[in-house]
Amino acid sequence: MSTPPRRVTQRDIARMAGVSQATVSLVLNNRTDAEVRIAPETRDRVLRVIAETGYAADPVARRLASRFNRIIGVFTYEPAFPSGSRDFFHPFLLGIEEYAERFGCDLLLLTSAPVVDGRRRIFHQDNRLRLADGCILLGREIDGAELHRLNRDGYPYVAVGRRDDAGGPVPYVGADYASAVARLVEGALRRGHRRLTYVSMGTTAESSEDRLHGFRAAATTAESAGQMSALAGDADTTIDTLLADGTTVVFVEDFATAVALESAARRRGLTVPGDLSIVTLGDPTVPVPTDIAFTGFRIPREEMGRQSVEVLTGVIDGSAAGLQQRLLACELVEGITLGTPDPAVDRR
Amino acid sequence: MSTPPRRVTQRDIARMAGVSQATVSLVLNNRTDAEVRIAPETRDRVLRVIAETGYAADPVARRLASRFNRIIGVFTYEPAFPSGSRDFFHPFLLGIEEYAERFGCDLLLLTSAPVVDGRRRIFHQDNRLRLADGCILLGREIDGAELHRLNRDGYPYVAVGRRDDAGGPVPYVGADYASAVARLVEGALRRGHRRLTYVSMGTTAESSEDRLHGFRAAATTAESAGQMSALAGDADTTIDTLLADGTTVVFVEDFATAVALESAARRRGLTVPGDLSIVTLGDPTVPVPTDIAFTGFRIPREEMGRQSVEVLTGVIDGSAAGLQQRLLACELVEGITLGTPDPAVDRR
DNA sequence: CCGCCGAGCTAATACGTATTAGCATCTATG
DNA sequence: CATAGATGCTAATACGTATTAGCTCGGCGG
Repeated sequence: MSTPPRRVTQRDIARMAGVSQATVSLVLNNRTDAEVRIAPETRDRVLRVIAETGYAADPVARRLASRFNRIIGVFTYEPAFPSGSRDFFHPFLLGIEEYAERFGCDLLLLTSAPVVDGRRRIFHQDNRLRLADGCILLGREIDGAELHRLNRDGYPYVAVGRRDDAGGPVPYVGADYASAVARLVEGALRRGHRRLTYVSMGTTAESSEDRLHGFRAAATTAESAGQMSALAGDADTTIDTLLADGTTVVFVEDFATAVALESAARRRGLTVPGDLSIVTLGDPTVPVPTDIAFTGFRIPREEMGRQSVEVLTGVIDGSAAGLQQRLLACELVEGITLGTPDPAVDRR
Repeated sequence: MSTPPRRVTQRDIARMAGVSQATVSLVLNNRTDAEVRIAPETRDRVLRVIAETGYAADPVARRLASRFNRIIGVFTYEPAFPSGSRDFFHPFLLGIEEYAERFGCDLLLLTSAPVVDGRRRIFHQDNRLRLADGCILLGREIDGAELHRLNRDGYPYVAVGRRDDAGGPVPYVGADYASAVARLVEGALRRGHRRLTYVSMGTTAESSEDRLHGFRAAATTAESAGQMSALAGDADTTIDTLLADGTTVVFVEDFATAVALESAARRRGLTVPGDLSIVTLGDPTVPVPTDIAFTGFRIPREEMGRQSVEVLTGVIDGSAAGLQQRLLACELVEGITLGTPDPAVDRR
């Protein structure tokens, strides 16, 4: 209790081993360059003292002297440990932690970011970004200005989810929504659907755009391929609109919306997929209770988390090993909500 | 891409504002001591430059110069982001994150700790403990030697769960198992039970000891209060033993064991709690599917997480504000597995 | 005119590591 | 024997901040 016993430093080790601090550092870092040579016996002596004292380098000083930390920052736009157990971001974090451990990295959760203008901000008065060698960004929408600044500062980072350029290419690990949606559309066309409608969330996030692009690209041979926003009205209004224009299959961006549409349709006495097929375009982002096995796709979230660690380490050491922009394939889910349109009914 | 643009430092700010680096530091830290005085206009000038440049202090240098970091380390003996969603440690982390955010602290998950002798080790060749101002220790069993070393080094930490002294008192936030178990025992006695048995897990962890102490202390007026280990045999063997010595109520340390005993009893044609009352002494540590509402208690895990942050910040700034050893009360759970012993049957 | 004081700032240093230029010492070579 | 080169190490410095001793300048009392 009396004297807070000073920490063992390289200087202490040096004194004990009868060498200089520099030598200790050289031994520790296993420098075997032609430039710097240490006699094997000296090396052993130093190592022995290190072992005896249980010395471990101060990671702070190490980092200040411009070496790496083996720490990966994780910036989340929401709490990292959610209450809702079936949370959307959880699998990402699971994958991140798995690979961080594999790479021998610790994880710094930047949870202190204050909320400004309704959004958490990466950059604030005393952000702790620089403690980490680099940072993984997790959130549905990421502020373009902040990405710009990260790029400008040359700070190593990777976004989970595809991002448009922001003053330079943005390293990311995303899901290939475009192709997943396209494949679902093709499946619907094969089953004979000709009048398709896309129900969006009305956001401009890249993830939304990609889905819509996939839809448009694949729906060219359809008789009609409209688009509407789920925010325009409630589920019943939406159903009205869909029926009015003869839609036989609807592609719904948001999972909760799909659930709402399905139950609204059933309340109307419609059958799914008999009268209306419903395809969802992603995993639930909020817990939604439903027993329906929707047709759609699965976002490889855990794998995205893992690969984001890989990409980040590449960005950090500048090796750029492997692409710094990766799109992972989504797995199609054969549900029961995509059927064959009823040929007897021309609902146009 | 060309030149990695050097970071803005206090020296840059100083140059722009026409003052010294020391002045910038003083302004930043709002030093208004009698010792150090800065003219208001100078202060404003510096602050203006800081605002213009968007400067933020380098947390690494800050920490090296022996200030605080506002970073809380979290050492977990298992992955912090578990696959099993109903994981035992999750609520602790939830509480920890909530209060860390409230205190403006970031969270450093020490996940890189290597496994030695079947246990993760806090201290290893390049542990990053010192990056954080202090650390929260999370795990059922914590190595006494490591606690000793933390105490010896004067490193601020707090354990989640009561711990015996280790070369000094160990700061902790634990659950008051002893009194929770005692209250359950008293409830059983009130209902007329006279022959009680405690089924332990055979570990020497403090949490196990506390439960057992609570049992022994409260069971003094019982006719018989035995103890056995769940590890001695399978559930059927255990039931045999219980029946043989006329036990009417069993207190089971481990939740999964309680589930196994209940189903074993039912397979025998016994009713619970008619023929045998079962009380559990804690939340499931591994996911166990069951529909039975067991009588027992609930560990205030989320609150323990929160308070561990509080205690740690107290330990860090030496204020010792509030007790550094806290035991939180558990909430009793009225289940359906504790009944009245059948007076018609003397099962002795 | 001297000494003193307070206000407002700066110079210097510490924190613990990594890196680099360069100093001895020794060996080989002409 | 002078010199060149290799070998093995150290002195010095940088990283960016916090802290402290002390400097300057002006005013004021004696």
